[in-house]
Amino acid sequence: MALGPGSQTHADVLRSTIRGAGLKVTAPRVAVLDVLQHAPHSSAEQVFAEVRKSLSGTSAQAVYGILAAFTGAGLVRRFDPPDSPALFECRVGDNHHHLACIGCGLIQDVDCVIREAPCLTPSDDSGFTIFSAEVTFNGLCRTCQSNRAPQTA
Amino acid sequence: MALGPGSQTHADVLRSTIRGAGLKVTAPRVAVLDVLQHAPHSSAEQVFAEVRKSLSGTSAQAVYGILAAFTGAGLVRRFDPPDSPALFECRVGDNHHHLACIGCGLIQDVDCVIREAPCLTPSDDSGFTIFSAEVTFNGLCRTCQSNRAPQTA
DNA sequence: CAGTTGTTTTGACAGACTCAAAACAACTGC
DNA sequence: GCAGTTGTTTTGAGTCTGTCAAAACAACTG
Repeated sequence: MALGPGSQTHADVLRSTIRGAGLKVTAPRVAVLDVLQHAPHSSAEQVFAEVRKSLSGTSAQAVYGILAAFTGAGLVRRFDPPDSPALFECRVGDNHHHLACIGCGLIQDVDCVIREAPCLTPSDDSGFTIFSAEVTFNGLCRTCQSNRAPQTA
Repeated sequence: MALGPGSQTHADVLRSTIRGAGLKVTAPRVAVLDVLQHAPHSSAEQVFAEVRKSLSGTSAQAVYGILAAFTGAGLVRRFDPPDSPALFECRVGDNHHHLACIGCGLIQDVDCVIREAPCLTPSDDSGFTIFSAEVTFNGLCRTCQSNRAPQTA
């Protein structure tokens, strides 16, 4: 890839994404965003471990702070599956949902059939102003199904 | 209320509910189920505090164990809102969803318009066998809206 | 009423996350 | 470029939620 003077590296894109959200651009922030793009559904600790591979001086608290800042700025989405620490991903604003495997904890994205706002309009909002909806399907993934199927005793 | 020999007290109903789920009936279990019926969306600690009012000898670990047993038996439903410990409720199997207030943490039940399985059928289940769906709407409750509205600066 | 089985207590412990203050780095204007 | 301001990161301690294991105990069976 010949990168001419006008072209942007991947890191440049990350930087402008961060700045575009009104946040200062720092090395750990770029690293966190990069990790999240390559490994969605990561826990804070997983992000931390990945970031340390390139930026060994980064602290765990920095990662928590960055994830909180990104979540607040709408750059990443956080969700709390049962029996798991909070997970983070940067697919945001496209209204997709999650399949969670009860057996192995695998998380998979699913697009909603109704593209816009699925059950985003509850029958009775009780005066709430809804900002976002989190839809999580609990089930068993293909692998866990075959592992458990034999136990039909 | 004249309770004749054939009638059931509330405690009797609780006991047969527990036994019906294949679990042994014990005082702390009855108490936990009772608390959950009167105060849905309770955290483990809230349940523990309530239970101790009537059964002062009960331990926190017992409550955790009971909640886990009830959840496994399908008697109660557990869900994990962001920025909050896990909550428990005994409305189960009626496919209702939750409104969560970002401001004050208030949780409110909502019935789904589509009565059976709302987004319970994702567009692509990726080979998963779906057991249940958790739908959480994040927003601001009426009270928090009026508290924040003035800050239009 | 005794035996078996499962529950609860007790106490230690681990994981996820937060708080506060000092050291530090990014963006502003000069 | 360079200093100043503002916000970020580090460091270190600490909190909260929830887990594990073994012994004491209570509920259901016959």
